[in-house]
Amino acid sequence: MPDRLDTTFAALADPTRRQILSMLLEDDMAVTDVAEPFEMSLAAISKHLGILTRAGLITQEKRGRVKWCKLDPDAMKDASVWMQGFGQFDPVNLEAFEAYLAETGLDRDG
Amino acid sequence: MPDRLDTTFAALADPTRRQILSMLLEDDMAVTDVAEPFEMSLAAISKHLGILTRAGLITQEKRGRVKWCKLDPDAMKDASVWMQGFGQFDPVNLEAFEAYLAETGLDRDG
DNA sequence: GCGATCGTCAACCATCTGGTTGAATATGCC
DNA sequence: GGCATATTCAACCAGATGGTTGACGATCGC
Repeated sequence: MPDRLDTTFAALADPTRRQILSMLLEDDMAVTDVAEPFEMSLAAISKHLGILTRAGLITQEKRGRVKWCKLDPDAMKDASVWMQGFGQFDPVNLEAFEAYLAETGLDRDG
Repeated sequence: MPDRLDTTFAALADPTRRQILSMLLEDDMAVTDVAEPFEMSLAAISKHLGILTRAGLITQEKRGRVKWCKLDPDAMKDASVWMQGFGQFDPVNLEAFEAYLAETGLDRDG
């Protein structure tokens, strides 16, 4: 029986799935719309979404004939917490991001 | 050719390898000592260490006939930075975060 | 030099993974 | 009802993964 971190990290190890997660950062999406930018079959995307769902990285909810996909941050948070045991990355990276914001003036505050 | 995040997350997806990383958190270790608590062959552990090395999660240095294994936080840091975009996406400016990813070269697949 | 120790290599095996295609199941629309 | 749309299922395939064993090359200690 794979451990939760096993399935989470395995799900994150595929570039297609990471790209899907990035797309879902912007908005919830229907399966067909998720598949649109990829040069692979809808069935393949459906499998990827199943893996992301089983990993707890997204949730899927069917409304009518459309199945909506939505980020579920819990599993990623668990994995992130595990990784933080290995270093001080968290504050370091946030500082880097903040510095980037300051440098580019793209900060949400204007 | 797999992306760096591919290999990092794939390496982290195995419980044996995560346990090895945890052990190395305490101290650098020789290959034989890494293998000791596991009920599998030395060759299998050697393969796992090779995967961790190729993923940039550890470094190995041979001194005499003993090969020392040591944590290398860089790859884990990259992965952690990538994940931060998901853990805290509420307060941050998404466009800015994506631009940040693009600028740091961590977005090749997501 | 010689035997023991450290670690890898090569070949092999079963299972998992990521993709394909074609058929099947739901649902929405006229 | 009947057709189009949305999504999954089933069977299949090539290649990767995680393990085994046995042989091998280095290095240490006596």
